[in-house]
Amino acid sequence: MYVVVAGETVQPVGGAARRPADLAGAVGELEAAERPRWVWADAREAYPPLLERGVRVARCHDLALTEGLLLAHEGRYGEPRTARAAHARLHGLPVPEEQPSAPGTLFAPEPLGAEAMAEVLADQLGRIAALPEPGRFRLLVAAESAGALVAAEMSYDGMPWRRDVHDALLTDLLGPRPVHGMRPAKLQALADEVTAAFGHQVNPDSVQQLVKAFKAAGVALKTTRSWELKQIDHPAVAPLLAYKELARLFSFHGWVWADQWVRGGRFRPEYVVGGVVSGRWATNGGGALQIPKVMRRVVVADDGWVLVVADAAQLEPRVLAAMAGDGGLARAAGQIDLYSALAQSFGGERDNAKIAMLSAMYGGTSGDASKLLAVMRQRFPKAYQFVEDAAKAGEDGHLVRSWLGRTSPPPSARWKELVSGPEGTRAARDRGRFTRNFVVQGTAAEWALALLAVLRGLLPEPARMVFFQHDEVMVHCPIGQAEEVIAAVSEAAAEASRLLFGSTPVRFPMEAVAVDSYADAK
DNA sequence: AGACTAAGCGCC
DNA sequence: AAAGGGCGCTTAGTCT
Repeated sequence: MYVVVAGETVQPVGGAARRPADLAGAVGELEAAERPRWVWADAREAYPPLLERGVRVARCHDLALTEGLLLAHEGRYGEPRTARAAHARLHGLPVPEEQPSAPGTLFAPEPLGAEAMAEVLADQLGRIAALPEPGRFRLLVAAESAGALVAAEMSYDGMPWRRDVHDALLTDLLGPRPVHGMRPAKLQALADEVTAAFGHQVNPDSVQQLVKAFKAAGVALKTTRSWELKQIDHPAVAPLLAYKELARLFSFHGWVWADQWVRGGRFRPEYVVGGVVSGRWATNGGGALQIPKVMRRVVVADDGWVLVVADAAQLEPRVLAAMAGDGGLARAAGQIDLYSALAQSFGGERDNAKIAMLSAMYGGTSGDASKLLAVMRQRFPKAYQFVEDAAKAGEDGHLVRSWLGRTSPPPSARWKELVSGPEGTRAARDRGRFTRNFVVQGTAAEWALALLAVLRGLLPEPARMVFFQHDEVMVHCPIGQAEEVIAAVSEAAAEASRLLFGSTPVRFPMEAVAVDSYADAK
């Protein structure tokens, strides 16, 4: 059963609209009684108020996310995907632009009515049914919508973040918190060392100044990337490298960041479901997906609780093995360490197997890649051909799709121009690498979404998912639930694999550990 | 002064 | 040794 939530109105599809005095309460009651699939224009706006009231739901259909998936599949990538825009298109009305502004802004338009939303839903279900693989796409829509629920819940619950530990770490590395606009003492000392090494004032944050200063010292640099700096012999290099590393911590994840993003001992980033074209999530502020490893020790479970941290091992090559139906690769992917299982095909070298697989999935060409790819082509022809086909499609300007049907953006007008010009080959190859990777990364993202959706349903109260990063998930739960949660993770991984690929020899190991601090997970 | 891009580097 | 996919975020520096 689908039940539309439009503003303060609740309306079962085909039933009568109600305007309950207590919307959250009514949703909670209906959820307990019927477990319907809730339909909303955008979970980012509809769900947080329910969470505030302690109401959680099992399933939903997010009209905006679904519209985005459908538009892309239809080759209409970039058209506005809000429920309102979808409704306007249905009726030949002017299509409103997507509002980039945050929910709750002053000029937010009136919410779409329940009848209009039901029309959009019916239209979307019809378009899905007409697809060549409707079953897969339905799974994609369900997983994407479940992702929207998980994302809102994770933002609401937040990841444990100990400000005292964070402050101690920063103070240890940088010196005490400086007054606004100043560098911390240790950072300033390193900047001074750089200046001393050059014999004149140089701002280590300025690429221009650095290149100029090195040039004057007789060192020609193309860039100031740290790997390039490491190659040169000059007294400024050591303090500069140290400065770069610490400056990043200070400005990205320092005290100012914590003031803005950590509240009540929780870090609450805003996740953007499907924010990456491949289907990966992005974040909007907070840099949640780029937390430096050195900061993981700041993530500590509450007293009496633990963090269950789980990551999918070698997810992308396993996904490729399952998609391509490559028997040899699938057999290797039946092992816990896929690369070790492949090693004998690559002269006994695990590293070579890894380079071959990564080059195949990313389009790498350097070093030994071409030699190793030739081995891969011979040993694992179907897997090799699968990514080659995706690359060829991209080079030819075609669309590619993930396993469940997420579709790549079409080539831009700029690309079409470029590809017929003198730099055409380069442009074509760049897009080929993108589409080559898209099919693998996109399907890996689908597997991860399915995992989240299933795991969410298996977790016992009061365990909570508190972090998700592409192929890694963190659950915060009482110590006594650790074993149950760990078991739930591997069950969810198996179920995600079954949902996407049915019966396959490929295994998707998801090993979970219960730790007190994130830093102890690996 | 604000909007923009490029460089650089963190994560997967 | 330093290339190949996807991002977000900050500072410098430039443009308007």
